[in-house]
Amino acid sequence: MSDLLERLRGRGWRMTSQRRVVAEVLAGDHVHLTADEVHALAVQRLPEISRATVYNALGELVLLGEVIEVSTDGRAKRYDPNAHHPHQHLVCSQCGTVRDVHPTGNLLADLPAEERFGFTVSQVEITYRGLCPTCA
Amino acid sequence: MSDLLERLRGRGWRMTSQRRVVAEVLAGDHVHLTADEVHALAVQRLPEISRATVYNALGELVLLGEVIEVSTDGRAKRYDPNAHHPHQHLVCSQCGTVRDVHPTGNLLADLPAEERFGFTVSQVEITYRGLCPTCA
DNA sequence: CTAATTGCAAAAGTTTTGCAGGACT
DNA sequence: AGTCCTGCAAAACTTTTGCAATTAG
Repeated sequence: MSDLLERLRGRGWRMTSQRRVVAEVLAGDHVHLTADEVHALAVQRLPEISRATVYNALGELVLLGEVIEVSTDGRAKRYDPNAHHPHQHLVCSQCGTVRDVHPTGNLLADLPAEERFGFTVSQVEITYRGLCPTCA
Repeated sequence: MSDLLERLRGRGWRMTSQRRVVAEVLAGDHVHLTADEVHALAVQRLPEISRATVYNALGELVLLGEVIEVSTDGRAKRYDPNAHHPHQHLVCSQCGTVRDVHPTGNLLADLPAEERFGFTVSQVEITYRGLCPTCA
């Protein structure tokens, strides 16, 4: 299993069967599910779970910094539980599939102060776009 | 004005009054409008233009590579006509505002072949996220 | 016990679609 | 003339919301 659940418990996240199922479904590597996919999987384990609850849980996990929201420019956002291992995304422009890729040594993408226009930069996101083997 | 219209004409893009208005509204630097904003501005010049037509035009401009689609993780996608000047985006996580920022000399974000998993990478996108001066 | 969470169902926001009529080249 | 484009209105999708009932701590 993943330590996602343990981390959440440790952080005092009020645990309910619904939330547990959402966290379980999400746990793992290379997981990039849409809210609807999370709901579909959750329903298999807990038939009465509602979409609204899934959205609530996902929103909180993002707020807590335990899950990353990935916009694939396609339709729905995807949720990535791999928040504690810095990585980038490789996104298929055709089907929206996402793959994690890892920092490759010399990765320089800092934004100098004079280019920040008063913004507080808290995150740098690098996305590689192209076609996956299946769509190419 | 911008040369966006000229480029489009040169590429044989069938020109109609609606398309012209969309291209005109979009032209300029630091423009990052949502489809709805484009429609609102277009209506001022051409009252009967429909949302569907705006979406059609925007979709084609993106296909043509003349406009870039920016997902702000917020609600609607934004459209950036500055496609011929390589740049990155600074996005406010709160209000969705987008600012263009420019390559800062040493920007290394290439993905080595062994990290491509069979994908054909055609674009590297760097987004800085944080809070804009107003939201901070 | 108390405050937080859930489910439902309806609404809101964004984008797409089908098709008849109209416009561009 | 022929093909492509437009407008309308409805539908499809994704996400949010309000509120009564339920549940965790």
